[in-house]
Amino acid sequence: MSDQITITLPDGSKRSYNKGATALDVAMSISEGLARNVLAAKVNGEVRDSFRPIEEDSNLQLLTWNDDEGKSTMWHSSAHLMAEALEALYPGIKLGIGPPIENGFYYDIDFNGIEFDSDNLEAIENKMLELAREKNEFTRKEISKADAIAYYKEKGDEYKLELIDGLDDGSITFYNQGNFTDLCRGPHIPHTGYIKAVKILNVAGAYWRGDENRKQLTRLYAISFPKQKELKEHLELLEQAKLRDHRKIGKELELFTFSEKVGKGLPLWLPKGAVLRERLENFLKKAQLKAGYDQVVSPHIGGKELYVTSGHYAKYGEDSFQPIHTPSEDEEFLLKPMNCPHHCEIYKSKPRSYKDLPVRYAEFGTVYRYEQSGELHGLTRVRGFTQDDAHIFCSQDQVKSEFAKVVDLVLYVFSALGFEDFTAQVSLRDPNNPDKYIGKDEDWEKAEAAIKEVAEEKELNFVIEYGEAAFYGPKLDFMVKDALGRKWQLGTSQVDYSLPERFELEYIGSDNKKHRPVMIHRAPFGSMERFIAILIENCAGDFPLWLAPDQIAILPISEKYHDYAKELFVEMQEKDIRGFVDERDEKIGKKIRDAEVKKTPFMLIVGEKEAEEGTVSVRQHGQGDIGSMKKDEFARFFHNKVAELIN
RNA sequence: GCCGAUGUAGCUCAGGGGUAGAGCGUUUCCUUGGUAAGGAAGAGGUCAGGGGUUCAAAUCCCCUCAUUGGCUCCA
Repeated sequence: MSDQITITLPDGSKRSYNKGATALDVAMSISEGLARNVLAAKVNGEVRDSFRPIEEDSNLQLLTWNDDEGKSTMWHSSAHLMAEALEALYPGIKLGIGPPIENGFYYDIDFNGIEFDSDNLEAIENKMLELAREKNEFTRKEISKADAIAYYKEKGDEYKLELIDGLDDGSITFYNQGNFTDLCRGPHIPHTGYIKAVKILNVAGAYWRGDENRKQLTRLYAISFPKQKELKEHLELLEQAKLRDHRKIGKELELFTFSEKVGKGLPLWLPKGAVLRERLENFLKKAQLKAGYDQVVSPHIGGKELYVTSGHYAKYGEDSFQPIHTPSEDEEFLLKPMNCPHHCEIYKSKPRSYKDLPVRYAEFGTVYRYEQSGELHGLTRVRGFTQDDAHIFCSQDQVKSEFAKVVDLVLYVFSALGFEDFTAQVSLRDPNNPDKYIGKDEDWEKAEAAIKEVAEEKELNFVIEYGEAAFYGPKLDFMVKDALGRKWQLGTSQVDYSLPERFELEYIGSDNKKHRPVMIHRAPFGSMERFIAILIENCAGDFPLWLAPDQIAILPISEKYHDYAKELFVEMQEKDIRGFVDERDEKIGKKIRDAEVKKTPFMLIVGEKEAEEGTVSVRQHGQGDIGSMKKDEFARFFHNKVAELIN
């Protein structure tokens, strides 16, 4: 056997090394600078320590801060460093898990009764940096299960013991750096000195192993960087993100509010917010009309039996707003948590023929769900919200084409609103747990295949999640992130075999026999509340022209031109251009500033010259003065701009 | 629901055991001004609510409510 191995680099070049060479050796042979930046290595597709010897011919990719795996290795090591610092500052704590995450890392700590001062996170950061400067090497050690158990028994850490319990003997490794040893699969960076900047971002409670029946540990979220400058940039980015927060902008632009008296999680739409909402609704209504939907309307409450039939009562009855009882008759009604049972009853209002299908019922239906108080969040998680709901009743053969049309509609909506950064999630059955689902296997197979095919044909950026399907059918959800990087589901489209069954929906087929239709639930926005929240964060309050609550601000130079301004306001209103006249006794500079701050798309400045010539001096938000136009000319210009945006 | 934090004027926030402050906004007056803040005066707060400690509580302690960072949940 040769004691040489061949290493193939990503560019295809091959190099020869002594057996047992490490990725760091390889990097060093290329350049010292590269070696300094290598955080981990991908050996034959597996991410490993860059300091682990390579024993055979391999494909090797050196991972640096520019690679996601490089970052996560750094953050994983940083979690160990934080644990070391915490053990030094708070002897006697017990450790849960400490993984890297999308932006940084966390460690779950049981402070075991030791008082933890969450106001002095800086002390932990400083301790981490102090330990980092020691450039302590990370070392990897394979350890027997018995020895691992003995180590943590001695240490008295039941969390690690529980983790070890789930591992196979022979697959257990410990990593050590400085005075800290942790049960860990790795990999890690070569030494702590790579960590140059750390910031503990927040402290939160987290149940051990995500189980709400088990002990709650203290989770410290943090992030680290190889350069101080990058930390600074990251923190600035977070600050910027906070400025986009829909709760902040919603207040500033007077879009919505909450009232303790009305109740938590129950948004109140202010006039400007209501205008925005109405424009979005009209936009979708128009698109749905074209796509063959019929609008229906259903009440805000429904008899309890309706939800017993739908199955929702059994599943959610206890965790919902409780039934409303009538005073004299013994009747019970539920605030509607969904629109579909009502729509099923509309479908049933007359016999259906296969020639009627697909039937598409749309409704901006307001629903009420009892969300846990700790879950409420601005407009993204509320207890009363309006779904842009629709239910398509079709034959099994029509599922795919209907699904494709729904996806087209969602994509149209997203593109009109400038949502580019979204992912699609195809949620299918858990193959290991087929009993969880109702409906015929062959129907599921067809529906799942249809959804996947549609996702592929529409070239969606999608992931498949097994086990995420609803019990009644597979679904396709559209996910977006808010300003702070939290993921939310917006649009959704779901195939349902359950409700047609439960409500005994039927149609007469061409064979003159009764058949059961398939239902597709779909909502391109998801909910108006959540969609608008994300829209606000996406555009930072600079709404597309057609949605802006105030599209124009008419700014008279002085009181003398108020008549002309008011006349102009009426003319614009007649041309479907909405805004207001700023009649305050302020100078033009002040009026412009205020309109700019409120992000009004166009400012029409009118003074002596304009009043005489029948013109307006136009200023565009963020652009400045764009010159003078005749009134009609501005209206045409305006409507052309709108047309560019929504078609 | 759970762990942590926060709650002072419409908004953003400072203050802090001896009975409340700024800026913006708002109102009135002066000013009639041409592309991002003209000037002056005034109004506005049971310091979230309740209880306790104290001669004295907005300030310290307890409870409740709301908001908030997470966790769990999400038809």
